[in-house]
Amino acid sequence: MASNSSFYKGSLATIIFKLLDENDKMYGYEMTQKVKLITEGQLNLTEGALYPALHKLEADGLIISSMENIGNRMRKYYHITRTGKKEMGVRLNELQSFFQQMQNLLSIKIA
Amino acid sequence: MASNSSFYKGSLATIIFKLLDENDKMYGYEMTQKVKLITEGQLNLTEGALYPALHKLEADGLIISSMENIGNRMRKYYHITRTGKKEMGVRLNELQSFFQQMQNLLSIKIA
DNA sequence: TATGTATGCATAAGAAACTTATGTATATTT
DNA sequence: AAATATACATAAGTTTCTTATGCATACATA
Repeated sequence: MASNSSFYKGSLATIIFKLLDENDKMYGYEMTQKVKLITEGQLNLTEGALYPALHKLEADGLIISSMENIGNRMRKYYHITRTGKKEMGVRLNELQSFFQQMQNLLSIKIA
Repeated sequence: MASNSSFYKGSLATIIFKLLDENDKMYGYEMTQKVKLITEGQLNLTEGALYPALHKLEADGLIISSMENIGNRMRKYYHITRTGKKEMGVRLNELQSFFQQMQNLLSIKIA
């Protein structure tokens, strides 16, 4: 993630989980575009950050991939596993309480 | 910061700014205890993270220090500078919009 | 009384996550 | 034809954090 803000450690994985949980299957490049769209260009999920993260999550069994041939191009689709969904729940709770604590410390009002 | 959560990059500095803005003067160890208190032990501001951060902020002219002798012990009090207050404003805005974007991405409800 | 815990500073080695740069290749737009 | 978009990937370097360690005083407790 670039764009004046690096991610809170661990939140990149959480975002990947969430995207895959909502979309059933997605490929890397698609994720970068989706994040750009949702955040109106404010968060820039770089490929240099994303691909290694995807590889690690797959190595840990939290997501799996399958190749699909689109036209003459190759796409590597990712899917979240059952273990991944469990992990997502944990991560979301952690992030939520982290944000809550930051709000306590900084008196930031969100939403 | 330990305790199952590392900070979002830059938020440690922002917390320091906020503490110094609210308390006029504080020393390092006091900050670690204050954060522990406010977050009910959930965020652990480690000295290994704090002291280097304080030194960097002082080198950048965003905070200044003054030594005080308490009993037989030495305390290094920090104060926020005018430049530091300006920087704090910028950082708080950045964090706020970052949290907003994370909420959009993760559908987390805060507060 | 000595032993551990709390207070208070500091640095350093290593790990983790990210940025930036680069590389390859096809497809589409200008 | 050339530039941009799509789509993957890796690697060097930076930043930031964790964990470990060190020094020193104060206080509590066994």
